[in-house]
Amino acid sequence: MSYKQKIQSEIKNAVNGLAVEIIVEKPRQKEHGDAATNIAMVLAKSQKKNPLDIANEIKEKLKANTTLISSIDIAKPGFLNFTVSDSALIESLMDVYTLRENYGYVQNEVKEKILVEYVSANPTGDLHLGHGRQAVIGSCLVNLLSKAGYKLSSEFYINDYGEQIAKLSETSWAIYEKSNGKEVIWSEDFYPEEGISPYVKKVLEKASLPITKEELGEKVKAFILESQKELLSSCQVTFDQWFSETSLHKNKAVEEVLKRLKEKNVTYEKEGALWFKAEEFGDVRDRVLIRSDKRPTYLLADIAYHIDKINRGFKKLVTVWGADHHGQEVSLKGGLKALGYDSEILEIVFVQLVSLKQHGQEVKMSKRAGTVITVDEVLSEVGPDAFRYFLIESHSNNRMVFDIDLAKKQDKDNPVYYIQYAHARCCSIFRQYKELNPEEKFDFDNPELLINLLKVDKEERSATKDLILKILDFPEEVVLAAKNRAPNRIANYLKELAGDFHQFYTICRVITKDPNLTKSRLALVEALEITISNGLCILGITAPESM
RNA sequence: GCGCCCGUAGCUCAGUGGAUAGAGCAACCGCCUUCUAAGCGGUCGGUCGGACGUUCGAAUCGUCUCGGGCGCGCCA
Repeated sequence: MSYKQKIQSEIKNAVNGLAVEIIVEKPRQKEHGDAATNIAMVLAKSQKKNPLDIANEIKEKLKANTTLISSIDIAKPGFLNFTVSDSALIESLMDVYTLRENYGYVQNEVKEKILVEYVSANPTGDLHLGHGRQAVIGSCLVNLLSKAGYKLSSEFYINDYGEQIAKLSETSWAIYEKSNGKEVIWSEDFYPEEGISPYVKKVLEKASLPITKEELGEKVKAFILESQKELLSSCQVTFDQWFSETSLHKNKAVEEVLKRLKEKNVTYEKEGALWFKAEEFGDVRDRVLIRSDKRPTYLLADIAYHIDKINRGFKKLVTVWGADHHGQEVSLKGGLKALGYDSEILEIVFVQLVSLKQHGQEVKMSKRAGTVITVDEVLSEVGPDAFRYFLIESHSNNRMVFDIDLAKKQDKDNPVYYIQYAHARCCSIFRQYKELNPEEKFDFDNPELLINLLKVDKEERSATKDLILKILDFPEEVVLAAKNRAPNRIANYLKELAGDFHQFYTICRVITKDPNLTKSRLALVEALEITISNGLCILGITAPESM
């Protein structure tokens, strides 16, 4: 139990369960102590009392507990500000050593099964940076939610059916014909030649000739899919399942859903097509399910796909989509509702688009203007760690500008190094200590020893305490980030944590002539190393031992 | 026109309804004979787009408004 939770339960006792919710938070200002609560102001109204009086009453009841709280102050409108005792602080820190590689993660709490679906790009070309952002955010969400106690599964929905694939096949064939010296009429509907051509070439190198249009299309599709898989896994983006859209058509799942929708009377025919009464479910217009040429739409297959997910026993479906797809949300949920499913179990995380900054100029990504930046291009220049960090750093709801020149820099301007460097510094200190004391065993994590951390001069004590408090924030940070589906919070937290450490490092020498102080500081460094490494693990970024 | 997202320092962005809004970059000034200077300290920089409202308290919640991005296909 954290010191905040302990204080919270003390307050609960003090107010005899009067309040609905007791909020204990770390104040922004240091002068306001280590923990604060607004409970007196919350209670003031219902109790018809002055908040300062209520605060005083609570203070009187709590001040006896000196093992937990060393002082209580009451401030302006009615805040109660607590200073936690050194021993309680050290006691909280012991969690880090007992939990180690599980520190910060939710323990022994089995929550529901969640399926996270993300990227789900068409196998019709290179992944662009927008996909890259979705890939990184999705994979971090998977890590984060699983560390927050959920049972996780991840999935890539392969859009290997329909119009885009037909286009791919036509484009590939045209490229092939052209390479054989035939005159080809290049349709405007084709994919850009330079995007597909390299794939076609590679396929043809291995393929046995002659080849039919269908065979070529299939092979190019499979090859592109394989390339995407490899590329994604090279930056720690992996999936438990690769789910083929085509399979839903083959196993009649799409047909079955259509039948059920018809039975529910939410469809009608118009202009030779079959429509879904999406407007009845809040959509801006009705949507086509079966085109006039009898081919099913993406929407129909997507409804079938989500029903398949539900049938597999998932209680929560998190889907990561590019923001340009937000218009599809209502119709998909409408389809599920129409068939009696609880559409609330589907939660879509929209990732805003990425624009680019190059040579100080912002450029919109556009296929036509030739300013599409691929995952491959950036990843090969900056490496997986910086790639992931850049794309996870800002909230998915925010449009982000990817500064290519900065990402390519690979020097100290690159923020990921700030965090990694903190970890490397920890490791370096341990290397030094081991060299000096080859026989020493590292079992410094006992409270009697650790209390030495805080028995130092004012400046050192302040830097040390800041670092301890920040380390202790980690578990709450994980829970909050998971709850808000905001893995970027972890990146932010780690930046602050690294900052507190760099400051500590500058002020406090770890290896000193005082053996007890040295050992206690080594233990703190170890706690930090564990915390950074567990945080980076959520982000899928390596924690280097030296840099 | 309607819907979704965003608007915070010159730039890129943090910021679970709390107290004096924070980083990084850029600019300027300092700090390496001791654990990695990929670091630390300092200066400069803000009517949190605007208005009104809810609240003891609003960058955060609500309404309106202005600005930007995206969407409103028998494409996905």
